[in-house]
Amino acid sequence: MRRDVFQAIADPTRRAIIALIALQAMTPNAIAEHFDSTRQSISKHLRILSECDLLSKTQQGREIYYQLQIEKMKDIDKWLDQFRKIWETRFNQLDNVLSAIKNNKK
Amino acid sequence: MRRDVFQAIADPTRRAIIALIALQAMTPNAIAEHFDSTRQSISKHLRILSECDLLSKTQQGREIYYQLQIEKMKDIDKWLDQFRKIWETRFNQLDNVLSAIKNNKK
DNA sequence: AATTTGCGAAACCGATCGGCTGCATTTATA
DNA sequence: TATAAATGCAGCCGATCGGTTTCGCAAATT
Repeated sequence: MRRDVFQAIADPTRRAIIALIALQAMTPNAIAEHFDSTRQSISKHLRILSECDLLSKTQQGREIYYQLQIEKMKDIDKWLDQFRKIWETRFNQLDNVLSAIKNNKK
Repeated sequence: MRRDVFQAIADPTRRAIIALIALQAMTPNAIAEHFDSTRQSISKHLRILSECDLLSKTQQGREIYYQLQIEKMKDIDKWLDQFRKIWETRFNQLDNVLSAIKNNKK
């Protein structure tokens, strides 16, 4: 299934997983210990995160290390870029509304 | 209902709405013209975006102008900050996995 | 005063979500 | 070789999602 990064980070548990393994790769069991839900539930989240390439796996014997593909996080940053340009130049938000209304009245 | 910014931007239509009205406030009807779905469907999206303070309303007669609260977009930027620090300093992702495994073997 | 316009709320619907339990498989250990 | 450990998958469930149609209401227009 083709997944979307924005849909992946919508869930708070998945965001917590991302933050947890950002610095160090971890196994599903080790990750699950940090949460209240079951290991299988975490496993599902890992699958979703993997499907949109936010995570990659490295098998080591019977253990599987999941690590964050930090490059993929830049996708979100790129999307934010268009708005970053705006909030860096906009000083008075009210101008926005008023000009819109004025243009419409013409 | 208390809404979450990350859940709000998970939907592609809502992201398109955000981009559409980023520069200029618009009415629900005007926004809906840019999409295939019904006006009521767009109205639902506007409600969700409003509930997490991404949008604000300005009534003008019987028309309601929705405008993006660009400040709220910074919430996403703030969340990305923790990862931005990482991708700016990490040159070799492989180091990450290997050190994790090594630490585990101790 | 009657009609049109702009909008939101409610009710419904199939699809998906996020959690669970149970099971199968592979690898390590006793 | 038998057992334990690590993991993923399938199926179930109630809740939520995103869409639609129908309706009601207030403001503008005729």
